[in-house]
Amino acid sequence: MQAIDIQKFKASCENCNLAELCLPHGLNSEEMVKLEKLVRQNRPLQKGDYLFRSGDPLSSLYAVRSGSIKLFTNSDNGDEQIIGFYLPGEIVGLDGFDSLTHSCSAVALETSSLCNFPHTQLMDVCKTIPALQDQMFRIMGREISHENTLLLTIGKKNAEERIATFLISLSIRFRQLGFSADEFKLSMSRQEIGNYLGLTIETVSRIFSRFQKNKHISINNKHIQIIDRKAIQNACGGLRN
Amino acid sequence: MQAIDIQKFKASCENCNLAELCLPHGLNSEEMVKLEKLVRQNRPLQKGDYLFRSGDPLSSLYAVRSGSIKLFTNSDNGDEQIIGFYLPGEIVGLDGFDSLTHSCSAVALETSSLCNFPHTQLMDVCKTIPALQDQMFRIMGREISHENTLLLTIGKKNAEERIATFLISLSIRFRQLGFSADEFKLSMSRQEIGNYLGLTIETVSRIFSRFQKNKHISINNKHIQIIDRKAIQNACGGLRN
DNA sequence: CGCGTCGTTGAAGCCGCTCAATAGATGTGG
DNA sequence: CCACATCTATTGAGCGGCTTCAACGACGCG
Repeated sequence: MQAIDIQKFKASCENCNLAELCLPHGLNSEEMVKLEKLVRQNRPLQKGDYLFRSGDPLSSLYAVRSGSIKLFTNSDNGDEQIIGFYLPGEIVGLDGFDSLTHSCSAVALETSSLCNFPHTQLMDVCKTIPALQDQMFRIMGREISHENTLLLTIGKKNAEERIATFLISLSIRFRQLGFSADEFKLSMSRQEIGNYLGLTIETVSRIFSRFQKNKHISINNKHIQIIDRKAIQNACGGLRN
Repeated sequence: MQAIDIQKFKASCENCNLAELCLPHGLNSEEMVKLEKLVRQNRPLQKGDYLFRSGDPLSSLYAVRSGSIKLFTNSDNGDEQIIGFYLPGEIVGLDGFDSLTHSCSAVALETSSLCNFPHTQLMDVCKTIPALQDQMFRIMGREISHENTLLLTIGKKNAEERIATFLISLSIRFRQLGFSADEFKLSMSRQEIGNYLGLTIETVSRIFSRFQKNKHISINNKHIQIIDRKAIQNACGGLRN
């Protein structure tokens, strides 16, 4: 009884099936023990719960364990730009590494559990574990690469290409997680997809309908199935997912 | 004679007036000596010279010493998206930190000199100088923040707001460098400004003309003067530069 | 001077946005 | 379990901001 409760809050990186994608990647088991000492697991977030808000001091880095998180900036006049959707194994909280204050907000798109790495402690451990430092740089580099791709998508592609690129990107990430690459649930609304891609909700809806009419996908609410993967890939318009 | 030649290739971070903005920020003089041991200065790049190309293995990080660099991704079908323009004190080469291969290309916009930090050596020194590791994380965080801002600009602002935001951003950075905030030279072409902001060259030109007609700026070729700073700031449309 | 590149300006067209109406999904309380 | 309210998604019609196409002007360089 007691043991079960403790396990809920004490994370084990070594036994985690996401370890290879996550912070512990490249660490030996002795180093992993050091990392496990500082990681904490809070209670799961419910849909709509904030992980942090723009302006909050940077306290932790978060690894998604299950569920999904959206990250977005908000400008002074109220409108927001979604920067990314984070799936299990991915790291949230890298915004605000320059000013030690979050410049973005993060919200759960569905019930989600996360691992919590307190920032100052993590920085300290980084200084004693070279492989962890390397992995941190790799993860930040990945974040930069992802934003480069998104910039290319928003800046140079038309609506159809953006949606296709978005679907392929999700598909690849689900496959990496061991899920089906061709059939999955969209945890974000049309509104959020549109915001992310610099489109309106109506345009997103229309293009989903068009893809469906052309037998490229089958979409029912949030459930989507990629029927003609080649077609979607061709519709990306010279990509780099 | 000999001494002068050596100085051309041996950089001194301690005497560099950009040190506070650059990699050495936060280092004591003993640590700075360590960093100076690995930094190299190659001969200046001429306008149009490549610093590196997409697909090149990551060999170094570069700090701009004088001049300016443009960084851009290229998609498979040929078109490119400019990710950023780098001014003195800023760091180029953070793309490709995940795959150890550059995903972007970098080109000099004018005659530019750079400091060259070999990647593997830099990573090693990072492991022995905690303050340098901190600064590296800060710099990568800054890159991420910059791209967040650019995403918001391209995804949510109209053409006029994008140009205004671009001008204010440049202005602030020139002031930080000790130059005039209200009068400077654009080292990039209209084409490149448009590419960066997701606009066509014609739209850029038209909006510069409009701003000039409204007495917000005075622009002559690449020479620009901000006359009514308030007006330009208001035209940013809820910013965050 | 002649050529090529870059920038400016105008006119027309189109893609995605705005506005609006409806349908569908979800949740709540009686 | 149904009635009702609310939020989300779909679809259509019309508009508008930016792009496209085109012509011309301004430099810079051989």
